[in-house]
Amino acid sequence: MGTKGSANRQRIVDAADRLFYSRGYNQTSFSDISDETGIPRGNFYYYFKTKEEILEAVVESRVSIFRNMLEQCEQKTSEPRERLLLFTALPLSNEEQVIQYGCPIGTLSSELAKDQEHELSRAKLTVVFDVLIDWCEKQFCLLGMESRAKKYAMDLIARLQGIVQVAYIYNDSQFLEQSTDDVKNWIRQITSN
Amino acid sequence: MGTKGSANRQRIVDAADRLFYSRGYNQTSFSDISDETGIPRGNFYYYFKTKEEILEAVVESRVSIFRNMLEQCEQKTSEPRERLLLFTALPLSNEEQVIQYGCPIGTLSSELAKDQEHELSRAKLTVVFDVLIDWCEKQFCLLGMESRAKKYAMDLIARLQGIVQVAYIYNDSQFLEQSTDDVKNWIRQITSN
DNA sequence: GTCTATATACGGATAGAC
DNA sequence: GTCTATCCGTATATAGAC
Repeated sequence: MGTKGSANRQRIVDAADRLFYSRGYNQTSFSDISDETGIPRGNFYYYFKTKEEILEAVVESRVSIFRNMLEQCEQKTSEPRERLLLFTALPLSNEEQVIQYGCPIGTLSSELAKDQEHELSRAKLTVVFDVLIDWCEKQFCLLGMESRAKKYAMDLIARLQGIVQVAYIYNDSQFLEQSTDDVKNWIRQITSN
Repeated sequence: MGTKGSANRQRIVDAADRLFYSRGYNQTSFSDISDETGIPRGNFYYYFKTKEEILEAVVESRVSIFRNMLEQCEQKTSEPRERLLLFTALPLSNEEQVIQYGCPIGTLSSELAKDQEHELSRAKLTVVFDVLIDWCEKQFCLLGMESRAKKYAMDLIARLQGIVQVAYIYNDSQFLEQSTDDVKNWIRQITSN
């Protein structure tokens, strides 16, 4: 019914999403997606003209997934500070995957930024980061920290990216948990004035 | 003379190093390396049995590059605190490249960790991080902070990774510079006791 | 040691039957 | 809408002349 109806189309996007995450975009072939879904290779071209179109659909999917996560943070509490603490803990809610495959946005962005051909897709990818940063910025603004809100939002994203990256490379969930707590304390500190 | 003599071999490694950095490992073909060096494709197999062997040589090369950088930090000052501040500023010394291609260790590690086939190479990659973390840990120990040295060293690496990652994705050199200063202040703070 | 020609496999993409 | 067969380019890797 939706604008992008068709159950098969969705199955392709879901499988591609998982595979792009676990193997990377360039290392995922149509055969891989075919194997996962049972849908034959040639059939993909009925739904998507190119591989890059599948990528775009996957990115859209991830955007809405993160939008949902942010909405849930908002619904759990109206306190901006508490929301930021919930946000900080998000990597922990998918800990095993994060340890194994890294950040679903960060690793893909990093991979795509290397291709000059996919600059369009790259622009789309930063949109996911934009959504996160804008949301964090908004919370800081609600706390009356307008002047530093943007910088703090970017700092928060950067700190989480770094933590996830190190935890991923070393397969170190202990570091992920400990450092997440550190970031929470940092948030409590800068919002305590 | 060296264990890995041959000027041609070195030219291949150097070209591969640059290409793996700017395009990524999987997106770099033998033809690309051939175009850059003028050495015909088939000739590579005289020096390396597989593409993965080239990768190993590139990783070795990067390890020694970073070892040199650390040595220079040590030679410039004997004060561990100053050394850590110099270390923190390292991304700025290759700012344009970092903005364009990200961290030479981080992006490659992230890419290779997605392939399960290259787990050997992956292990080698963490060695580069080990070198950096061990060196930072040593400096913190020299400052009498043995109990927290390892954690602080990992925190420092994670913070730099995050900053570089965000600066890379957004092509934001201003953020890189500003945040590097923030990290320096953080170091001054934790070492001021 | 250096280079050309080629083997072999797999990638994305197309054509067209059903 | 679904599926098979296939084109075409490019990838790594090999064989073998020079």
